[in-house]
Amino acid sequence: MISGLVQVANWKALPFDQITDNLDDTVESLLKDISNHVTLKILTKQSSTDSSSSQCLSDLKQRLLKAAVSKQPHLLSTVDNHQIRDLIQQVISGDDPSMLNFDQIQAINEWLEQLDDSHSNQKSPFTTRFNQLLEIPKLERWFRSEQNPSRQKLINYMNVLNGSNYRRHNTKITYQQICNWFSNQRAANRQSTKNRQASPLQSLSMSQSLLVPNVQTTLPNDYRPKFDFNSLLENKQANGPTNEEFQRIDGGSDSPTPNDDASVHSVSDNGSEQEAMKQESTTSSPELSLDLNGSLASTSPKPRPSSASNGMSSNGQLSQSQTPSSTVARSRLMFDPLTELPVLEKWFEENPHPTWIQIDQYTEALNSCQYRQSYPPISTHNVKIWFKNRRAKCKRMQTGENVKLMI
DNA sequence: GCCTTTCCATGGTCCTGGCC
DNA sequence: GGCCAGGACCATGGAAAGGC
Repeated sequence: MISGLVQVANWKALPFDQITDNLDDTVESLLKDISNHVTLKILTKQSSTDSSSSQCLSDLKQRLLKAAVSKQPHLLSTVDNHQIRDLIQQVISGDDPSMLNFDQIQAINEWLEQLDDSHSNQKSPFTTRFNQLLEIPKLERWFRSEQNPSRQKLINYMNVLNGSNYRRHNTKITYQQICNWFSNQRAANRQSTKNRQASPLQSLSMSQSLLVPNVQTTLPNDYRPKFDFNSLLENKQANGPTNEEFQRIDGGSDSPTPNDDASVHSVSDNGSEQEAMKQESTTSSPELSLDLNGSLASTSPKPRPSSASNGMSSNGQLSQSQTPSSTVARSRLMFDPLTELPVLEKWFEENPHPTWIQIDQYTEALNSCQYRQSYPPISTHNVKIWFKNRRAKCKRMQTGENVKLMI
């Protein structure tokens, strides 16, 4: 039950029934021209039922507090002030203090904030893990289908995983985590490629082990299946791809489509993965699959599409559906930190804005180094970009210095 | 040139298995 | 059970590359 009081400026507040006989009147209709000066006070009165439920809630809170402190008695020891500690103990025991002054309330609040801070400062031991039985197989399947999926695909995958029953009751996967997983999976792939190059015998045995038909066994909860896609691919190359794969490859383009967005919101528990896989089937391209194999073979940069070739629309701009960068893994050249970077740094010191002729000379000089003989050659574009990024870094550092000086 | 995106090496944490 | 090495997994920071 609610009763209202109407107060005009600092005048005495009056209940509605003392102002008007018609309780259906609104405040505005009663006080039309002085409505700007009106303060409406609403007091709530608890009914008997509210009162008993409130009592229950209060008891419950008290018991929870008591349980918390009995489980972690050291919490109370963090209270410096003895009087405040006594007060808190009184509250816990149900023996509520009749009156608390402002300082006491403030002291208790400060203690609670302190507890809250120390709790939030603790590094959470919880780290999100993908479910080994429900999620990892899906991720691996997606990864096998495409190592460098587009952003839209990753979002779709995230939604598929988050739409599952398992994720409904657990922490949701973020886009960053999906990115990380694919990124780390690629790293693991590279690593295993290196290892196999280092020990061919071992790789042979691993490949052979993959030929062994899967045996259904009972898996422990913490089972972590390992999967060597390189070996699998080699195996497939030797045996020829399966029909299923070619069916997928025969699909359309890899670019994000309006359907991408639609499927993001339409995933359901049962059909979610199928939706995603269906989408894959319409978005993988033959170029991608070839690139997948190629990228496993080496870390060398893949030829960048020239403006005169693929993906150019008639007006000279890359259309969204043909943008190679959205689907093909971006190649990345690494300068040797021991031999090349020092030289580049030296050149940068001499002239941060080299001319095209200088860039040509630098490129040639770097490519003639012994280190480069066993790695993909550097292009003038690489050198140009390096100087560009280096200038940006220099500027960032200078700005940082200035900020420090100002502080 | 600036801002953003993408890639990758690396580090931290957790888990497992072997050894004592 | 305790310790330790190694692997698996995830997050992060720096740098290369893209877009405007």
